[in-house]
Amino acid sequence: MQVTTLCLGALVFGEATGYEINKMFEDGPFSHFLDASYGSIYPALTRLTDEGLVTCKAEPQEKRPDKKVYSLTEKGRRSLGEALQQTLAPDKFRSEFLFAVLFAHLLPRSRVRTLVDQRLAAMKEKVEQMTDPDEDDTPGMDFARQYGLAVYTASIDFLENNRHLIEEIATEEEVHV
Amino acid sequence: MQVTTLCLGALVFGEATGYEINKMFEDGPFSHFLDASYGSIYPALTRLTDEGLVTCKAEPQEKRPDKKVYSLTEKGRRSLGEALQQTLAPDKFRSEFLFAVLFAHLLPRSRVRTLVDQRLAAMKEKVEQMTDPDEDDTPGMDFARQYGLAVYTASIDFLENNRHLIEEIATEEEVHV
DNA sequence: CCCTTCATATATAGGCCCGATATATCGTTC
DNA sequence: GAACGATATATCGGGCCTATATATGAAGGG
Repeated sequence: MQVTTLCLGALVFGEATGYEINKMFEDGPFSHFLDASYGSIYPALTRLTDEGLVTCKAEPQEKRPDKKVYSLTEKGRRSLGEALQQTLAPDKFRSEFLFAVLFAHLLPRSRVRTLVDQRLAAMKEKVEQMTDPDEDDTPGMDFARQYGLAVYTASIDFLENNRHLIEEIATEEEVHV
Repeated sequence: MQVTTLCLGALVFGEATGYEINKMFEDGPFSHFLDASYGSIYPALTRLTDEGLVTCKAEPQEKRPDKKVYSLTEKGRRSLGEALQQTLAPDKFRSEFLFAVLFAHLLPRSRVRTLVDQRLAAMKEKVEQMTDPDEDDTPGMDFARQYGLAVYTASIDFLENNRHLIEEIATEEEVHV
Protein backbone atom coordinates (compact mmCIF):
# COMPACT_ATOMS: atom_id res chain seq x y z
CA MET A 1 0.00 0.00 0.00
CA GLN A 2 1.49 3.26 -1.17
CA VAL A 3 1.48 6.66 0.42
CA THR A 4 -1.12 7.85 -2.08
CA THR A 5 -3.62 5.40 -0.60
CA LEU A 6 -2.72 6.41 2.93
CA CYS A 7 -3.36 10.04 1.99
CA LEU A 8 -6.80 9.13 0.67
CA GLY A 9 -7.47 7.53 4.04
CA ALA A 10 -6.31 10.63 5.87
CA LEU A 11 -8.70 12.76 3.85
CA VAL A 12 -11.70 10.60 4.78
CA PHE A 13 -11.58 12.40 8.14
CA GLY A 14 -11.95 15.77 6.43
CA GLU A 15 -10.06 18.15 4.20
CA ALA A 16 -6.46 18.79 5.13
CA THR A 17 -3.18 20.26 3.99
CA GLY A 18 -0.04 18.25 3.34
CA TYR A 19 1.35 19.65 6.53
CA GLU A 20 -1.63 18.41 8.53
CA ILE A 21 -1.51 14.99 6.91
CA ASN A 22 2.12 14.73 7.91
CA LYS A 23 1.14 15.44 11.50
CA MET A 24 -1.36 12.60 11.42
CA PHE A 25 1.56 10.27 10.75
CA GLU A 26 3.90 11.95 13.20
CA ASP A 27 1.73 12.49 16.29
CA GLY A 28 -1.79 11.78 15.16
CA PRO A 29 -4.01 8.73 14.85
CA PHE A 30 -1.77 7.00 12.29
CA SER A 31 1.46 7.43 14.22
CA HIS A 32 1.33 4.11 16.03
CA PHE A 33 1.15 1.81 13.03
CA LEU A 34 2.01 3.72 9.87
CA ASP A 35 4.57 6.14 8.60
CA ALA A 36 4.98 8.55 5.77
CA SER A 37 6.87 11.78 5.52
CA TYR A 38 6.99 15.03 3.55
CA GLY A 39 9.22 13.50 0.92
CA SER A 40 6.43 11.12 -0.06
CA ILE A 41 3.29 13.01 1.01
CA TYR A 42 3.71 16.11 -1.14
CA PRO A 43 4.45 14.19 -4.34
CA ALA A 44 1.56 11.84 -3.51
CA LEU A 45 -0.89 14.74 -3.24
CA THR A 46 0.29 16.10 -6.57
CA ARG A 47 -0.21 12.72 -8.20
CA LEU A 48 -3.66 12.33 -6.61
CA THR A 49 -4.69 15.75 -7.86
CA ASP A 50 -3.55 14.90 -11.38
CA GLU A 51 -5.61 11.71 -11.29
CA GLY A 52 -8.71 13.49 -10.00
CA LEU A 53 -8.86 11.54 -6.73
CA VAL A 54 -8.54 14.71 -4.66
CA THR A 55 -9.16 18.38 -5.32
CA CYS A 56 -6.94 21.19 -4.18
CA LYS A 57 -7.98 24.69 -3.30
CA ALA A 58 -5.22 27.16 -2.59
CA GLU A 59 -5.87 29.50 0.31
CA PRO A 60 -3.63 32.52 -0.09
CA GLN A 61 -1.86 33.55 3.06
CA GLU A 62 0.00 36.76 3.65
CA LYS A 63 3.73 36.34 4.05
CA ARG A 64 3.38 32.55 4.04
CA PRO A 65 3.27 30.00 1.28
CA ASP A 66 -0.26 29.41 0.05
CA LYS A 67 -2.04 26.83 2.11
CA LYS A 68 -3.17 24.04 -0.19
CA VAL A 69 -6.25 22.37 1.22
CA TYR A 70 -7.01 18.96 -0.25
CA SER A 71 -10.38 17.18 -0.25
CA LEU A 72 -11.43 13.74 -1.33
CA THR A 73 -13.46 13.42 -4.53
CA GLU A 74 -16.08 10.75 -5.08
CA LYS A 75 -13.61 8.99 -7.35
CA GLY A 76 -11.01 9.15 -4.59
CA ARG A 77 -13.39 7.65 -2.08
CA ARG A 78 -14.16 4.80 -4.45
CA SER A 79 -10.46 4.26 -5.06
CA LEU A 80 -9.82 3.91 -1.32
CA GLY A 81 -12.70 1.49 -1.03
CA GLU A 82 -11.19 -0.65 -3.77
CA ALA A 83 -7.76 -0.57 -2.14
CA LEU A 84 -9.32 -1.86 1.09
CA GLN A 85 -10.76 -4.81 -0.82
CA GLN A 86 -7.35 -5.85 -2.10
CA THR A 87 -5.09 -8.19 -0.16
CA LEU A 88 -3.40 -6.19 2.56
CA ALA A 89 0.30 -6.49 3.28
CA PRO A 90 0.98 -8.49 6.45
CA ASP A 91 1.82 -6.52 9.57
CA LYS A 92 5.48 -5.76 9.86
CA PHE A 93 7.55 -5.18 12.95
CA ARG A 94 11.08 -3.82 12.81
CA SER A 95 13.27 -3.72 15.89
CA GLU A 96 16.90 -2.73 16.00
CA PHE A 97 16.65 -3.36 19.73
CA LEU A 98 16.06 -7.08 19.20
CA PHE A 99 18.85 -7.10 16.63
CA ALA A 100 21.20 -5.72 19.26
CA VAL A 101 19.92 -8.25 21.79
CA LEU A 102 21.14 -11.04 19.51
CA PHE A 103 24.65 -9.86 20.30
CA ALA A 104 24.13 -9.28 24.00
CA HIS A 105 26.92 -11.74 24.77
CA LEU A 106 29.33 -9.45 22.90
CA LEU A 107 28.24 -6.23 24.59
CA PRO A 108 29.19 -4.75 27.97
CA ARG A 109 26.51 -5.28 30.56
CA SER A 110 26.03 -1.55 31.05
CA ARG A 111 25.17 -1.16 27.38
CA VAL A 112 22.59 -3.92 27.49
CA ARG A 113 21.01 -2.36 30.55
CA THR A 114 20.87 1.02 28.84
CA LEU A 115 19.22 -0.51 25.79
CA VAL A 116 16.53 -2.17 27.89
CA ASP A 117 15.94 0.98 29.92
CA GLN A 118 15.56 3.08 26.78
CA ARG A 119 13.19 0.58 25.22
CA LEU A 120 11.06 0.46 28.36
CA ALA A 121 10.96 4.25 28.61
CA ALA A 122 9.92 4.57 24.97
CA MET A 123 7.14 2.03 25.38
CA LYS A 124 5.86 3.56 28.60
CA GLU A 125 5.68 6.92 26.89
CA LYS A 126 3.68 5.35 24.09
CA VAL A 127 1.32 3.82 26.63
CA GLU A 128 0.77 7.18 28.28
CA GLN A 129 0.05 8.79 24.94
CA MET A 130 -2.43 6.10 24.09
CA THR A 131 -4.17 5.79 27.44
CA ASP A 132 -6.54 8.75 27.22
CA PRO A 133 -9.06 8.53 24.39
CA ASP A 134 -9.63 11.60 22.27
CA GLU A 135 -13.18 12.95 22.14
CA ASP A 136 -13.43 12.87 18.37
CA ASP A 137 -11.88 9.45 17.95
CA THR A 138 -13.80 7.25 15.57
CA PRO A 139 -14.60 3.70 16.77
CA GLY A 140 -11.84 2.43 14.49
CA MET A 141 -9.29 4.73 16.09
CA ASP A 142 -10.43 3.66 19.49
CA PHE A 143 -9.97 0.02 18.57
CA ALA A 144 -6.49 0.67 17.19
CA ARG A 145 -5.58 2.59 20.34
CA GLN A 146 -6.69 -0.21 22.63
CA TYR A 147 -4.94 -2.76 20.44
CA GLY A 148 -1.75 -0.76 20.79
CA LEU A 149 -2.18 -0.55 24.54
CA ALA A 150 -2.58 -4.30 24.83
CA VAL A 151 0.55 -4.95 22.79
CA TYR A 152 2.71 -2.37 24.51
CA THR A 153 1.59 -3.50 27.94
CA ALA A 154 2.51 -7.09 27.11
CA SER A 155 5.89 -5.95 25.76
CA ILE A 156 6.66 -3.96 28.89
CA ASP A 157 5.69 -6.85 31.13
CA PHE A 158 7.85 -9.25 29.19
CA LEU A 159 10.85 -6.96 29.19
CA GLU A 160 10.62 -6.23 32.89
CA ASN A 161 10.23 -9.88 33.80
CA ASN A 162 12.90 -11.23 31.48
CA ARG A 163 15.55 -8.55 31.10
CA HIS A 164 17.80 -10.47 33.45
CA LEU A 165 18.14 -13.21 30.84
CA ILE A 166 20.07 -11.01 28.44
CA GLU A 167 21.77 -8.93 31.09
CA GLU A 168 23.28 -12.07 32.56
CA ILE A 169 24.86 -13.16 29.32
CA ALA A 170 26.33 -9.73 28.58
CA THR A 171 30.06 -9.25 29.04
CA GLU A 172 31.17 -8.37 32.56
CA GLU A 173 32.07 -4.78 33.14
CA GLU A 174 35.70 -4.24 32.38
CA VAL A 175 37.74 -2.77 35.19
CA HIS A 176 40.60 -1.69 32.98
CA VAL A 177 40.28 -0.23 29.54
CA MET B 1 20.71 0.97 10.57
CA GLN B 2 21.55 -0.09 7.04
CA VAL B 3 21.53 -3.49 5.45
CA THR B 4 25.34 -3.54 5.50
CA THR B 5 25.26 -3.57 9.30
CA LEU B 6 22.59 -6.25 9.36
CA CYS B 7 24.79 -8.40 7.11
CA LEU B 8 27.70 -7.99 9.50
CA GLY B 9 25.40 -9.23 12.24
CA ALA B 10 24.34 -12.21 10.17
CA LEU B 11 27.98 -13.17 9.63
CA VAL B 12 28.70 -13.19 13.38
CA PHE B 13 26.91 -16.56 13.40
CA GLY B 14 29.36 -17.94 10.85
CA GLU B 15 30.32 -17.60 7.22
CA ALA B 16 27.48 -17.53 4.75
CA THR B 17 26.49 -16.79 1.17
CA GLY B 18 24.20 -13.96 0.12
CA TYR B 19 21.54 -16.55 -0.51
CA GLU B 20 21.82 -17.90 3.03
CA ILE B 21 21.78 -14.43 4.54
CA ASN B 22 18.59 -13.75 2.65
CA LYS B 23 17.06 -16.86 4.17
CA MET B 24 17.90 -15.60 7.64
CA PHE B 25 15.68 -12.62 6.94
CA GLU B 26 12.98 -14.62 5.21
CA ASP B 27 12.52 -17.66 7.45
CA GLY B 28 15.45 -17.55 9.86
CA PRO B 29 16.20 -15.90 13.20
CA PHE B 30 15.86 -12.34 11.84
CA SER B 31 12.55 -12.87 10.12
CA HIS B 32 10.37 -11.74 13.03
CA PHE B 33 11.78 -8.26 13.49
CA LEU B 34 13.92 -7.32 10.50
CA ASP B 35 13.79 -7.41 6.76
CA ALA B 36 16.16 -7.15 3.87
CA SER B 37 16.06 -8.62 0.42
CA TYR B 38 18.34 -9.61 -2.46
CA GLY B 39 18.16 -6.15 -3.94
CA SER B 40 19.95 -4.76 -0.90
CA ILE B 41 21.91 -7.76 0.39
CA TYR B 42 24.03 -8.43 -2.69
CA PRO B 43 25.09 -4.80 -3.15
CA ALA B 44 25.75 -4.60 0.60
CA LEU B 45 28.10 -7.58 0.50
CA THR B 46 29.98 -6.03 -2.41
CA ARG B 47 30.36 -2.76 -0.50
CA LEU B 48 31.48 -4.60 2.66
CA THR B 49 34.09 -6.52 0.68
CA ASP B 50 35.42 -3.31 -0.85
CA GLU B 51 35.75 -1.78 2.61
CA GLY B 52 37.50 -4.82 4.02
CA LEU B 53 34.79 -5.60 6.59
CA VAL B 54 34.20 -9.04 5.12
CA THR B 55 36.18 -11.39 2.93
CA CYS B 56 34.80 -13.39 0.05
CA LYS B 57 35.98 -16.76 -1.17
CA ALA B 58 34.41 -18.10 -4.32
CA GLU B 59 33.61 -21.80 -4.30
CA PRO B 60 33.33 -22.98 -7.89
CA GLN B 61 30.31 -25.15 -8.57
CA GLU B 62 29.62 -27.18 -11.63
CA LYS B 63 26.70 -25.99 -13.69
CA ARG B 64 25.80 -23.39 -11.07
CA PRO B 65 26.99 -19.86 -10.43
CA ASP B 66 30.00 -19.79 -8.13
CA LYS B 67 29.02 -19.85 -4.51
CA LYS B 68 30.47 -16.77 -2.81
CA VAL B 69 31.05 -17.46 0.85
CA TYR B 70 31.52 -14.37 3.00
CA SER B 71 33.23 -14.18 6.40
CA LEU B 72 33.59 -11.40 8.91
CA THR B 73 37.02 -9.79 9.29
CA GLU B 74 38.31 -8.37 12.56
CA LYS B 75 37.63 -4.91 11.17
CA GLY B 76 34.08 -5.96 10.37
CA ARG B 77 33.53 -7.29 13.85
CA ARG B 78 34.74 -4.00 15.32
CA SER B 79 32.49 -2.07 12.95
CA LEU B 80 29.46 -4.01 14.13
CA GLY B 81 30.43 -3.37 17.75
CA GLU B 82 30.58 0.35 17.09
CA ALA B 83 27.22 0.32 15.35
CA LEU B 84 25.68 -1.34 18.40
CA GLN B 85 27.02 1.49 20.56
CA GLN B 86 25.25 4.12 18.46
CA THR B 87 21.71 5.23 19.19
CA LEU B 88 19.36 2.61 17.78
CA ALA B 89 16.29 3.52 15.76
CA PRO B 90 13.08 3.11 17.77
CA ASP B 91 11.04 -0.02 17.10
CA LYS B 92 8.61 0.40 14.26
CA PHE B 93 5.34 -1.33 13.68
CA ARG B 94 3.47 -1.10 10.38
CA SER B 95 -0.03 -2.45 10.01
CA GLU B 96 -2.23 -2.09 6.98
CA PHE B 97 -4.77 -4.10 8.93
CA LEU B 98 -5.18 -1.34 11.53
CA PHE B 99 -5.33 1.19 8.71
CA ALA B 100 -8.24 -0.73 7.23
CA VAL B 101 -9.87 -0.98 10.65
CA LEU B 102 -10.04 2.82 10.76
CA PHE B 103 -12.57 2.58 7.95
CA ALA B 104 -14.50 -0.36 9.31
CA HIS B 105 -17.68 1.73 9.29
CA LEU B 106 -17.31 2.08 5.51
CA LEU B 107 -16.71 -1.60 4.82
CA PRO B 108 -19.14 -4.49 4.49
CA ARG B 109 -19.26 -6.63 7.61
CA SER B 110 -18.07 -9.70 5.71
CA ARG B 111 -14.92 -7.89 4.65
CA VAL B 112 -14.11 -6.82 8.22
CA ARG B 113 -14.63 -10.38 9.43
CA THR B 114 -12.32 -11.69 6.71
CA LEU B 115 -9.64 -9.19 7.66
CA VAL B 116 -9.78 -10.21 11.30
CA ASP B 117 -9.75 -13.90 10.44
CA GLN B 118 -6.74 -13.48 8.18
CA ARG B 119 -4.88 -11.46 10.79
CA LEU B 120 -5.60 -14.06 13.45
CA ALA B 121 -4.50 -16.89 11.20
CA ALA B 122 -1.25 -15.13 10.32
CA MET B 123 -0.45 -14.47 13.97
CA LYS B 124 -1.27 -18.00 15.03
CA GLU B 125 1.04 -19.32 12.36
CA LYS B 126 3.78 -17.05 13.67
CA VAL B 127 3.18 -18.35 17.18
CA GLU B 128 3.50 -21.93 16.01
CA GLN B 129 6.72 -21.14 14.20
CA MET B 130 8.13 -19.49 17.28
CA THR B 131 6.95 -21.96 19.89
CA ASP B 132 9.60 -24.63 19.52
CA PRO B 133 13.14 -23.46 20.27
CA ASP B 134 15.90 -24.43 17.89
CA GLU B 135 18.80 -26.41 19.35
CA ASP B 136 21.48 -24.04 18.16
CA ASP B 137 19.64 -20.86 19.16
CA THR B 138 21.84 -18.40 20.97
CA PRO B 139 20.46 -16.94 24.23
CA GLY B 140 19.73 -13.71 22.35
CA MET B 141 17.68 -15.55 19.76
CA ASP B 142 15.83 -17.33 22.49
CA PHE B 143 14.99 -14.06 24.17
CA ALA B 144 13.79 -12.54 20.90
CA ARG B 145 11.66 -15.60 20.24
CA GLN B 146 10.00 -15.46 23.63
CA TYR B 147 9.49 -11.71 23.28
CA GLY B 148 7.73 -12.35 20.01
CA LEU B 149 5.58 -15.03 21.54
CA ALA B 150 4.47 -12.70 24.34
CA VAL B 151 3.53 -9.96 21.89
CA TYR B 152 1.74 -12.21 19.42
CA THR B 153 -0.16 -13.96 22.19
CA ALA B 154 -1.35 -10.63 23.56
CA SER B 155 -2.37 -9.51 20.06
CA ILE B 156 -4.34 -12.67 19.44
CA ASP B 157 -6.12 -12.38 22.79
CA PHE B 158 -7.02 -8.78 22.15
CA LEU B 159 -8.32 -9.46 18.67
CA GLU B 160 -10.41 -12.41 19.74
CA ASN B 161 -11.91 -10.56 22.67
CA ASN B 162 -12.58 -7.30 20.88
CA ARG B 163 -13.27 -8.10 17.26
CA HIS B 164 -16.96 -7.58 17.84
CA LEU B 165 -16.29 -3.86 18.40
CA ILE B 166 -15.29 -3.26 14.80
CA GLU B 167 -17.56 -5.89 13.32
CA GLU B 168 -20.54 -4.16 14.86
CA ILE B 169 -19.77 -0.81 13.28
CA ALA B 170 -19.20 -2.29 9.83
CA THR B 171 -21.87 -1.74 7.18
CA GLU B 172 -24.68 -4.27 7.15
CA GLU B 173 -24.52 -6.88 4.45
CA GLU B 174 -26.17 -5.64 1.32
CA VAL B 175 -28.91 -7.83 -0.03
CA HIS B 176 -28.90 -6.29 -3.47
CA VAL B 177 -25.86 -5.22 -5.42
C1' DC C 1 14.74 43.37 24.73
C1' DC C 2 17.02 40.08 21.89
C1' DC C 3 17.93 35.50 20.60
C1' DT C 4 16.86 30.91 20.03
C1' DT C 5 13.56 27.56 19.40
C1' DC C 6 9.20 25.88 17.86
C1' DA C 7 5.21 25.89 14.83
C1' DT C 8 3.37 26.84 10.28
C1' DA C 9 3.82 25.59 5.25
C1' DT C 10 5.59 23.74 0.76
C1' DA C 11 9.05 21.53 -1.97
C1' DT C 12 13.16 18.88 -3.83
C1' DA C 13 17.54 16.10 -4.17
C1' DG C 14 20.32 12.20 -2.83
C1' DG C 15 20.59 7.88 -1.59
C1' DC C 16 18.80 3.59 0.21
C1' DC C 17 15.76 -0.21 -0.28
C1' DC C 18 12.00 -3.49 -2.05
C1' DG C 19 9.83 -6.04 -5.69
C1' DA C 20 10.21 -7.92 -9.98
C1' DT C 21 12.86 -9.94 -13.32
C1' DA C 22 16.74 -12.57 -15.70
C1' DT C 23 19.63 -16.66 -15.96
C1' DA C 24 20.74 -21.60 -15.15
C1' DT C 25 20.10 -26.34 -13.29
C1' DC C 26 18.45 -30.08 -10.48
C1' DG C 27 15.03 -32.70 -7.74
C1' DT C 28 10.37 -33.61 -6.76
C1' DT C 29 5.74 -33.77 -7.48
C1' DC C 30 1.61 -34.30 -10.54
C1' DG D 1 7.04 -34.79 -19.13
C1' DA D 2 5.46 -30.61 -17.31
C1' DA D 3 5.39 -27.64 -13.67
C1' DC D 4 7.17 -26.08 -9.64
C1' DG D 5 10.36 -25.07 -5.94
C1' DA D 6 15.03 -24.78 -4.25
C1' DT D 7 19.73 -23.28 -5.15
C1' DA D 8 22.53 -19.10 -6.49
C1' DT D 9 23.85 -14.42 -8.14
C1' DA D 10 22.71 -9.98 -9.98
C1' DT D 11 20.45 -5.64 -11.69
C1' DC D 12 16.74 -2.18 -12.78
C1' DG D 13 12.87 0.75 -11.84
C1' DG D 14 10.35 2.99 -8.86
C1' DG D 15 9.10 4.33 -4.24
C1' DC D 16 10.28 6.24 0.06
C1' DC D 17 12.98 8.59 3.97
C1' DT D 18 16.34 12.01 5.59
C1' DA D 19 18.07 16.19 5.25
C1' DT D 20 17.83 20.58 3.50
C1' DA D 21 16.03 25.15 1.60
C1' DT D 22 12.90 29.01 2.19
C1' DA D 23 10.02 32.27 4.92
C1' DT D 24 7.75 34.15 9.05
C1' DG D 25 5.34 34.66 13.55
C1' DA D 26 4.89 33.44 18.37
C1' DA D 27 6.69 32.25 22.63
C1' DG D 28 9.98 31.66 26.07
C1' DG D 29 14.52 32.31 28.39
C1' DG D 30 18.30 35.08 29.71
